[in-house]
Amino acid sequence: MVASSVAAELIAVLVAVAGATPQVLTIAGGASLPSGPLSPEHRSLQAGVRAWVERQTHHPLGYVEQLYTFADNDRNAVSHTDGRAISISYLGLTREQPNAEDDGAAWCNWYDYFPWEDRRHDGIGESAIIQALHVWAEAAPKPSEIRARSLRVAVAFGLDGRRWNEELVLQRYELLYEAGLVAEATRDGIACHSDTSGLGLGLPMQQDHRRILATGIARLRAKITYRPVVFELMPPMFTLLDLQRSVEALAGRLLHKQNFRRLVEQQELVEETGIMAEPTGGRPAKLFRFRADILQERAYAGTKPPLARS
Amino acid sequence: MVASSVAAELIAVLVAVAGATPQVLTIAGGASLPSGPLSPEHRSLQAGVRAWVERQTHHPLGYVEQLYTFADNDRNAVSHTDGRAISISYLGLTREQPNAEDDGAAWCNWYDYFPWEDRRHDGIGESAIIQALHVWAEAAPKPSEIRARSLRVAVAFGLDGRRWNEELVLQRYELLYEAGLVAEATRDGIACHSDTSGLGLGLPMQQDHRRILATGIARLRAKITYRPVVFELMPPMFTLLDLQRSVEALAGRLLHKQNFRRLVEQQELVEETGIMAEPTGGRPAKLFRFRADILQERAYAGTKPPLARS
DNA sequence: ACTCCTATGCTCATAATGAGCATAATTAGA
DNA sequence: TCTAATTATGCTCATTATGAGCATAGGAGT
Repeated sequence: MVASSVAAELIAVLVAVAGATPQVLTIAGGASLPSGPLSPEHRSLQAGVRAWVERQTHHPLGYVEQLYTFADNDRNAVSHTDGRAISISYLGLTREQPNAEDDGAAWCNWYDYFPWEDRRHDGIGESAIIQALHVWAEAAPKPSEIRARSLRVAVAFGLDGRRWNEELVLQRYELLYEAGLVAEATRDGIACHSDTSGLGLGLPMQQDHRRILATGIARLRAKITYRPVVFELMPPMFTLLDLQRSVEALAGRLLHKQNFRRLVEQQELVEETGIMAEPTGGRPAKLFRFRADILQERAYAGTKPPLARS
Repeated sequence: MVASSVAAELIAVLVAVAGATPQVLTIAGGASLPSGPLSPEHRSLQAGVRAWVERQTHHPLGYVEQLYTFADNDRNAVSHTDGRAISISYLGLTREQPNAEDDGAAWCNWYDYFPWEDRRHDGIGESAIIQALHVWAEAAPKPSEIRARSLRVAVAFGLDGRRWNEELVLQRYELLYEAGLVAEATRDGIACHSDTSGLGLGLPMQQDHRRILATGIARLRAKITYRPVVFELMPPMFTLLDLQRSVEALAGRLLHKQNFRRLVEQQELVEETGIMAEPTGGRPAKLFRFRADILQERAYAGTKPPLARS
C-alpha cells in the first residue's frame, strides 16, 4: 500500500458580493482561478489555503470549505513527477471587496462565465443553448443514448414542466462541455455539431477551472438555503433588501420580497440596529445586523427538520 | 506555482445493509478502512477507487462519491517524500453482501464504532457520554470557551429542547475526540478529564479512519433524505418494511410507518411486482421494485423545492 | 372463534411555502 | 401644495408538507 508520488496544488474559488453582482477572484486576466502549491509548512490543507489567500488579497477569509479534489489525467497539466497532478479546490467567502489588481488578480462577475445561470431578469433566455443541446442529444448513436441525453437536458434546464433548479450549475456546464459547446471542450478535442458563436456561452478559463468554479457556485447556492453563510459576504449593517439582493445574486433568481422578510425574521437571524439607511427614493429602510448568538448555533446544524420523528 | 510532491492514497467507506444493520467494509480486524494507492494507470480518482474495490470485493460498486481529502500532518502516517501524505476518501454503496473474509476484510456493523449514533431503541442512552462532555466543557480555561463548548455539545446532542440531528455524526465524534474521550485522542496525546471506561465509546480505528467513517455516515444520512440512493443497497425486490428498516438502519432512528409509505409512494419511487413476500407471521406484504425511469431523473435533481419562486 | 401480527388505507392538526393585497413613509416633480 | 413614484412593511389566504393517530385488512397459530 505504498502510495505513488504526485504533485498537489490548492485552488481557491473566492467569492464576494458587490451590490447585486456575485464576484469571484481570478488571475491571468480572468482566465484562471488563483492557485498555490501545497507547501510542507502548512499544518493542514485549510491552513494552506487561508495562508496564501490572505497573503495575496490582504483580507481575512471568513468561511472556508473544501470543494472537491480533481486528478483527471487528461484535463490537467503535466506535472514533474509521473504525469499526475492533484488539484484540491476550496470555496472561500470574503466580506469586503478587497483592492484587487494586486498582481494581476481581479474580481469578475461570475455570470461572465455562466451567463445562462443568471435568471433574475428574463431577457432573451437560453433557448438557443437548449436548441443546440437538442441537436447534440439527437446526434447520439443509440436510441437509448438519445433518450438519456434528452432527459439530462430536460432535468438540468427545467424543461417539460420541470422547475429550474439553480443548484445544477455543474450538471449544466458538464452538458455543455460534453456537447462541445463551451470553448474548453473544443480545446480538449471534443467535436461540436452546432455553431457556437453568439449563443452566449460565457468566457472560457484555463484547464478545468471553469468546472471548479461551477462546483463552487453550486455548493454555495445549496448552502445558502440551509446555512446562514450569506452573512460572511455582507457588511456589518445592511437593509433587508440589501440582504435579499445578495441572496438573489448568488441564487441567480428573484425572490418574493415579503416572503424573504418573513423567512429571515422568523429564523431570528438578524436584529435591528435602530439606525436607518440612507434615503434612496422610497420609504427609508431599517438597518439590521446579524445575531452572533443565533449564527453560532446555526453554523453547526441547519434549520431543516430532519426525517420523521419516531 | 510548482506544487510539492506528496504521497496520495485512496480510502473507501464501503457501505452495505444486511437486514437492519448498516455495515462497513474493514480490514486489519476492523481497525482500518480499506485503502489503496493512487496509481498512475487510473484514468481518474473515481476509476481508481472502483478498480481496486471491485478487485478486492468482487462486487460492482453501484454508487461512488468523493467524501473528503485529508492532509493533516499530525494525524497521518509519515510518507516517503517530505512527510506529507494525502488521503482522498470515497463513499461507496454496494447492493449485495459480498463474501467477506477475503484477505482479512470483514463487514462490520458501523454502530460498533459509534454506539451513540444508533437511536432506534432507546436503551440506556448516552447520558454518561453527555456527562463526560459537560465535565470537559466546564474544564475550559476561559468563560467564553466554556460557553462555546457547552453550545457545541448541546447542539450536537440535541440538548435543552433541541432536536437530535442524525446528520451531525462528524461533529459528535470530533467533540468526543477533543474531549479526549475516544481512544484515538489519548493515542494522539490529548488529555482526558474523565474515566472513559464503560461509557460505550465504540471501537477505535487506526490513524483517522474513524473520522473518515463518521464523515461517510454523515454524508449518507444527509443524502438519503433528498436523493434515492437507498436503492443501491437493496435487493431487486423488497417489501416496504424492508425498505424502511434499511433507511432506519442508516439514519439510526425509527420512522413512522404510515408516513414512510406515503412518502415513498407519492414520490413514485417504487412499483408493485405483483408478487407477495414470504409470510412472516402477519399479513403478507407486497414485493416492490424501484422504478428505473424515476430514479434516473431523481439522480440528477432531488425532490426538494428550491427557494421561493419569482 | 379468538388472538396476535404485520400490511394498508384514511383523517386530522400543524407547520412551511408561494402568492397577493393593503398600507406606510419617503423623494421627485407638477 | 398636491400628486405620482418608490421602497418598506404588515397581513391574509390557498396549497402543500409533515408528524401523529385511528381503523381496517389479511394472514398464522391456538
